[in-house]
Amino acid sequence: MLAAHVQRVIGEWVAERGWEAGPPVVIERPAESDHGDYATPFCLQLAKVARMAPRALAEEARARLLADAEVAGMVGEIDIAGPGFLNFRLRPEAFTRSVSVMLEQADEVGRGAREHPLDILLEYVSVNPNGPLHVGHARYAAYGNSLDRLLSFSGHRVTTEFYINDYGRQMEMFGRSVAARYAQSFGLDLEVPEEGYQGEYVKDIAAEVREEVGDRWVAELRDQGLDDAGSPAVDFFRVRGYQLVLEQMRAELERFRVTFDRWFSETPLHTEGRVQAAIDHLLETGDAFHADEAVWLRTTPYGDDKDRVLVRSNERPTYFAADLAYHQDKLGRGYGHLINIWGADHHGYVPRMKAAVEIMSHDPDMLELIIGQMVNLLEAGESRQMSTRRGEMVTLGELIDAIGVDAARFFLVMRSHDQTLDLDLSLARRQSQENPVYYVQYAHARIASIVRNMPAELEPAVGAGELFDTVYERDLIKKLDEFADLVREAADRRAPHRVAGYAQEVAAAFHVFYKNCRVIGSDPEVSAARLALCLVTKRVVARALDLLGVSAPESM
RNA sequence: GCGCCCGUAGCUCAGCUGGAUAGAGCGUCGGACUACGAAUCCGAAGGCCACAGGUUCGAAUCCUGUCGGGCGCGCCA
Repeated sequence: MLAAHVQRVIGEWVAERGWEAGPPVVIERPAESDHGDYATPFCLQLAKVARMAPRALAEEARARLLADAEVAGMVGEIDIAGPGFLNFRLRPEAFTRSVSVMLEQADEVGRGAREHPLDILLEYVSVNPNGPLHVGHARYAAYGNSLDRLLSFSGHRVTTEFYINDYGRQMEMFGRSVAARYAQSFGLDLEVPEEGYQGEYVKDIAAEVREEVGDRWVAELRDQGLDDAGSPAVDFFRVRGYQLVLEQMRAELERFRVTFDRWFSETPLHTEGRVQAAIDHLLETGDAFHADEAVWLRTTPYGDDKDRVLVRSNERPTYFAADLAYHQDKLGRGYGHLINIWGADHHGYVPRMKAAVEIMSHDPDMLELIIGQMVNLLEAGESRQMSTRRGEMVTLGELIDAIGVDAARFFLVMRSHDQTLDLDLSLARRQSQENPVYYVQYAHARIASIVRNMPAELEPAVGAGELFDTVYERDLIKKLDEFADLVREAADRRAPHRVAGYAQEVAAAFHVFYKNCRVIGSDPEVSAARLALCLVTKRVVARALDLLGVSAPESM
């Protein structure tokens, strides 16, 4: 709140003096309490463009700021320190006013309002439906879902989508694998293909299909075998198999509190001729061309290393061609911005996809690709590789069973998505009691308990004047005041892990406050004010946890 | 070889797009419950921010190089 006014005054001042607009005015909270409640190094930065000594600038800035009614209403004094920092000390009334405002905002504290909200399509997880989701996918699910919540709460409009890669060679392999396990359950001597899916879960799927259809496909599989990928039998097991996998994925993601507005299947893009149509169009515009009996997309003018094949010389379209048609579909739906979250193993694919969308949209910034780093699965400190094909993995379900949804989500999202993450399941299980999520949830439960114990006649209210006179109350209020800025910044930087860090800071500030300040049984006016502070804290904690998909319990 | 991500306390990681004496959790050591929940709080120890240059009033942060790790570099998905 203060920051906005300071920025306005500084902005007017800079414009009036005719200086080139310098860097943005950052208001920070100094670590050292001697440096005031808030501080800005702005005058040091302005010194370059203004060609003046920082301290002289600071003198002028201080005079301007104190002359402004809004700023002077909140700030008692402004010190000039060190090489030219401005240090602000708030008036005592600023704290009561702040709590009063937040109390009135109720559950909307921190919600952003954008001048230019974007219609964003957020695509994430998007895997081949040929096996269970593992902890690597879980990370992208947790990250993507938190980003969804965060972008929405910060003022954008977000639609989420899961692209189902249910077409192509991997899925044929999967179909043959399920068919083989089915045949084996009837004593037939058919092997899962070498390149196929060896995991135990395939047997479970085959058994489920057997429940449904009995021996209907046994004769055909005995006569035809598995070699013909397009045979009705293999096709049946591919489709029925992936439907079952997909149902399980959906259920598991829902349990993980991750839902999508739309599940978009790849197959119709091929069967309805839309991949072909997209390619034809690009050939017409000259963005695609024939060479070496293949069709290529000219991506090099857009920063790619080489042009990319859309149709192979055997006339089958590539995965890239389908992705192109899919993104054309997205563009046709009128979103202002597209975000895809991909795993680090796909980052080599980024330049061509960016190029493709730029070709179709004529906007290089239309598509934003977020690359999430991998989860490093450890066992007793040793690295272990995961493989869907070999069936070697720790699944999302196992992770949830081991440590619970709250701990799992918090753990997966509290670190930057840009950082590889070590996960030792046995360690995680042992340490789940130490998961910082409980620290945050405990703060929420503690407040709930205070509210329960509060005498019925006491209402949360903040009167005027100096009600919050301890450093514990003031530190907590300042922390709560940061929430709106934090939401915006975390959203803009696609960084939900900041919310996790912030939630811990609020919880810490509350626990210290709680230790040092009585809520119940103080002077009635103080009690009412502290109760109000507690309520605001509770709402902010609950909201921060909600942005991470974590529950905020009333007791624990 | 080339590209992307990364290297910060014993361990796991933050560090707000360049600011004041680099932070948190866990672990270790030592304290605090006869009033609102001790899943908490207070204190201590622990650092050449991989290394070397550069940019400037100022660098963990930006640039270059070196070393080390992960992931990519298909007419696979």
